[in-house]
Amino acid sequence: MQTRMSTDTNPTLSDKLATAIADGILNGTLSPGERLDEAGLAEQHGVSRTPVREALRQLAMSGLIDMRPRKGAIVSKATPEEIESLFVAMAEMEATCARLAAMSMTPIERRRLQARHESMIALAAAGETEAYSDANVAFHSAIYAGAHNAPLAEYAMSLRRRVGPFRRAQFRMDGRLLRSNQEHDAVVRAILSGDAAGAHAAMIHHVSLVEDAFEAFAAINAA
Amino acid sequence: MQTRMSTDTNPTLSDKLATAIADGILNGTLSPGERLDEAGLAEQHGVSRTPVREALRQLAMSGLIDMRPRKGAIVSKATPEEIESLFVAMAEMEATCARLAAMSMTPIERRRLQARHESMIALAAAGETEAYSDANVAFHSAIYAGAHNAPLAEYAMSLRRRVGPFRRAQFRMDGRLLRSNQEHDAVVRAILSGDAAGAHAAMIHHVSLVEDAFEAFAAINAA
DNA sequence: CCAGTCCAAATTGTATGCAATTTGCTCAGA
DNA sequence: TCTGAGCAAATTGCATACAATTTGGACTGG
Repeated sequence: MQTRMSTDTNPTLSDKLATAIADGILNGTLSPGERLDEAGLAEQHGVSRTPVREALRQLAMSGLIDMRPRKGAIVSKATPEEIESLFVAMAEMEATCARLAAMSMTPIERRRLQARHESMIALAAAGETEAYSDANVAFHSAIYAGAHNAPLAEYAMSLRRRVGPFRRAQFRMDGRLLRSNQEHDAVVRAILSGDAAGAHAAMIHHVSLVEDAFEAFAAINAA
Repeated sequence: MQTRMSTDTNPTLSDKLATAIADGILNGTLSPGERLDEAGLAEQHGVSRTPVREALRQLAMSGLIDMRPRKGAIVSKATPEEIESLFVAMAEMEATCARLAAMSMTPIERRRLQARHESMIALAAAGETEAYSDANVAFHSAIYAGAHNAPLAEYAMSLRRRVGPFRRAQFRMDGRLLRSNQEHDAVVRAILSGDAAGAHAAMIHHVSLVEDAFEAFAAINAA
């Protein structure tokens, strides 16, 4: 999310609603294609329609929902081609951040990245899927931050959120945890050694495999 | 702009206001730091505050304006560091699109890109600054489109818009037109020959020079 | 003259009401 | 049974009204 929006501790109702609705979409309470009724959401949250409308407009710009004039809003439902595009875009953004991170991470950031990575090795070995998943988000966020470029980092994160609804449970694929961790290893090594091109390549490889995993998962579910 | 928003021919008042205000920012009528008074804008456009507020929220998400809860909205005013970040981000996005374009442009798209480029050579030679500037936008847009990835293309375009207010008149720098054209030549050659890495490098080089030109320009104006 | 407090005007945030469009249902007619 | 016209209910878009917060300045005390 472009955080030129209110980040303070004085959020407006619209802002709180926007994050609440976004949460609902991300955790699956609201699924792709589902209709977002203004009056319903308003009553559900105990507010009037006005802040709901503003929140919806905000979410529409982030791509999480679709609004068509006079036809209402729905949770974004993408065609397989659009989902593919989102994954490709995310891979490119992650790779770009990794490349920049390899060039401009501070020594402290590099050490912290390595520490994170090593703690994830243990989680993967123990098969702690949920903890690994959380740590994974933090790992990637650390790389975004290491790029030292707010616009790119924000966009990378917004893409990650946006593909979220389409890749639930991906980590439950057999052996995905360990392979993910091996791929991280290549990324971390490249970043730590300042190998920009290598970091880019390793990250593209990693995220592309995640995409493959998603497609396999989608295929299973469709069957 | 993430065009999950209404693109139809049935735009809502809020949408029309959003583009109107955005135009004002892009063409300099509204300058960075300027306050955006809701009541004022409403009266000025002959509407109530409600659609104005929705438009502002939309623009805030695009990064063109800043909103702080209960403090109103202003045209985004960036520090030199933030402007630098925007230029770097734009360079990375353009380069990424160029790389993807080198890999996936169709023969027709390649021919059209070359045609565009050649017509720009004439404009540069004739010193037609304004026509060149328009053609330049079209040239870069063609490359975004050639990447065949809607999210990346949209983000690249939104970044281009976002830096717009900070780089007015850049092309009037001495000799900028001809050099820009030479850099385009390298980009086009790499794309046409399918040289992904080369296209990336050439585009980064090109856009970075634009940034340098901007900084030189800003330095002159500050003096 | 300056700092600080307090109040009024201005401005933003939210609620409510009404107009306009869409949606879905009923019901005639083939 | 199917199709389509037409009306009623539901839903969105916009305007207006009201509440809450911020802003600017007058005034007091030092």
